[in-house]
Amino acid sequence: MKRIADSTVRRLSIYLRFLEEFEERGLATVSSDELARRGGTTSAQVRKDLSFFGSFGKRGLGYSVPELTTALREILGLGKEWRVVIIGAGKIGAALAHYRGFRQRGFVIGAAYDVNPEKIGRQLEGIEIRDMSRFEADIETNRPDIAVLATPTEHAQAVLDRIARAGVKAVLNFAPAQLHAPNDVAVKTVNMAMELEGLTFALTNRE
Amino acid sequence: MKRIADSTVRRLSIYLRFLEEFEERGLATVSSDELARRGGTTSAQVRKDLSFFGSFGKRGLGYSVPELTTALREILGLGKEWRVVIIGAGKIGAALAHYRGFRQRGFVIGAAYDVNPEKIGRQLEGIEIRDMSRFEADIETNRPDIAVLATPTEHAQAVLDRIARAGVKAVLNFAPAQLHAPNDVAVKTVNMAMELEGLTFALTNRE
DNA sequence: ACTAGTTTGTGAATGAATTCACAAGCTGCG
DNA sequence: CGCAGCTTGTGAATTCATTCACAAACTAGT
Repeated sequence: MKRIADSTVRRLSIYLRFLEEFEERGLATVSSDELARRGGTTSAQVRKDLSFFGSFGKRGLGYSVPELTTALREILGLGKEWRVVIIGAGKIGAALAHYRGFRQRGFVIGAAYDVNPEKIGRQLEGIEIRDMSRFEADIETNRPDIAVLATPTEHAQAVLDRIARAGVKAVLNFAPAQLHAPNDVAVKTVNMAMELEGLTFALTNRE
Repeated sequence: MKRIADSTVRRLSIYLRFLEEFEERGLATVSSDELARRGGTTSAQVRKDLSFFGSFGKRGLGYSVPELTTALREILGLGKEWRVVIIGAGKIGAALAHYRGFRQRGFVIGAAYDVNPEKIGRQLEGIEIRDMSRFEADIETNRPDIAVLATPTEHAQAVLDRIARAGVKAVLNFAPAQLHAPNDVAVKTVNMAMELEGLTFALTNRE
């Protein structure tokens, strides 16, 4: 398959959100123009994005909302349940355990891990906090698809190495660090500091 | 000034983080190659990024760590204190109030706002939670530079409109929604759901 | 002072993403 | 059926971002 740009995938994600909204409201069809208006892009962009994966619309009519919703879910890999583990039961880890959007989209949090004996054994929103030393052994039996990395920044790379060695192929990283992983491990970083600096840059360098 | 790509600004942010680390370790100079290796990019990219803003290095030697650190701080607008307000004192708002990286980078959280009477009047890590109805009046006196939008998704656009009308020019949005704002208001969105879907896409469509 | 060894800064070349523009296909109506 | 009115799908054109490649500038060693 031809390589798909990151920006395209992000937009598909946006389109899907609108489609779900439309579906709830019972709308039957939607045009690329409508999706573009909502998503802050252009209709040509919407059509091009979709064209990488096939041909989903009807000329003169637009896209069937339920059909396109299903297609996008399929493309984005949301058709199945994904097993997630959270590593680091601090503030961020806790906030994530609470986050309802996870479940809604088919993500099932199996366990959380920490090294702090105070925390081990407790629960985080019904999720058991386990000793990080058991991580590798646990994985043997309950192979997670995605690891959420929510440890302090200084340990992030070491933990990522451990995650990768254990065979987990996707990591969502919340540490504000540039991490390096093998090619077959997908890493996405959510970095608030970086976004904030994007804002201060914009505020400082307007015209 | 020539328009600077978003991707460039993000990388500057990354370089700055490494420079701060180098500075702490007392290193005097650094080469574009070293920065590139750490930042997961190429030395040409580093030099090109910096070249948009001037000429900071010495041929044959590299960049003076303290000088480049200062220059990047200046470029990213981190030379001053920024006044921040948090809107929405839920899980995310609370996590943000706790976040130490804020203060470290010169961001001062002045207040948090909520509409829930249970929460109004309480404190969030030393920050007062105020009634959202006072938002506009407060702004008159204590003009914030940045508003952090941490309300439920369904109210995000309405609150953003209110923020923009009140004259705040930068918003960090945590609601998983595509928001629309006037051109002179910079909006950055931190959207975990989107990153997660980037991962499931990668897991689903490898090769 | 010269040479060997580095590393920057930047036009030019390449590559990637977006936008344009229009033929092709669908619907509904007279 | 045939025409008017839409809207898709997609090559081609354009714009934007990254990489190449090399002259210029610096250091250190002799």
